Amino acid sequence: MENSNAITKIKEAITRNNEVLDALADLYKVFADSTRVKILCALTQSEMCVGEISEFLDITQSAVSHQLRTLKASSLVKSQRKGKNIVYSLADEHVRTIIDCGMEHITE
Amino acid sequence: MENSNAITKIKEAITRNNEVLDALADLYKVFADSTRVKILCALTQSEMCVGEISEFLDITQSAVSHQLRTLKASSLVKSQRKGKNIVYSLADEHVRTIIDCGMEHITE
DNA sequence: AAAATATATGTTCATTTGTTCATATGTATT
DNA sequence: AATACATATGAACAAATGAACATATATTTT
Repeated sequence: MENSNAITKIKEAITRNNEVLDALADLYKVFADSTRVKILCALTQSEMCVGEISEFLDITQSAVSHQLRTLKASSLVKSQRKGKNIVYSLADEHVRTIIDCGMEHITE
Repeated sequence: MENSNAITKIKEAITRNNEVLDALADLYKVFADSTRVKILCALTQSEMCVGEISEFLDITQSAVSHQLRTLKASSLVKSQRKGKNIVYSLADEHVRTIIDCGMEHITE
């Protein structure tokens, strides 16, 4: 188990990119909850307001609002008022890509 | 906020794929910890034994072992004894893909 | 302006999670 | 076979997390 030269270089690379790897874990944390995944997955199909999400996931409006806050803080969704409602939609295409990416690992 | 037909169909799709979406969240849970991400990232460069990982991440051998257990349970890594050591490596290429996928969202 | 509707926020609580310590297991070396 | 070395496991504990409840805020409708 002597620390070979190759391993030392990898260690240095990991240390150098420490913050990026922390950020990566933080990003995945957002996807690491089935409620949030379902919200995101729904939003890949259509924009949606809070009440609609709350209804079809069958959880409190409060719970949905809290999760949307998390999603927004991670720049995964954006919101826009339309009349009485606030409509949420995906912030960009990365969400779709990340979901598809994970799906491939599941369905094999 | 009347429940339009389109929304109803999305609701049905989410409900139908409920288990898959739960599994997807579970997969991301594994990536949702910086220790595990760093282990996985290191393993994309080279196979490695427990002691080496423990040393360069500067955490207990026990902690590493526990995390490797989690990673193995999720079929993300595999292990193989080589002499005194047990060497861990990536189970397949999906890990690399998933990491790259998340990286793209971070670095933009 | 008052009432109704939609969403956000603060707090509390139960559960989950990651780490450490102590110890067990398994393999290699002498 | 005894000892040393490498890894795994169990238990305990602190920190993080997600949901619900109560309530605040904001916009629309009457």
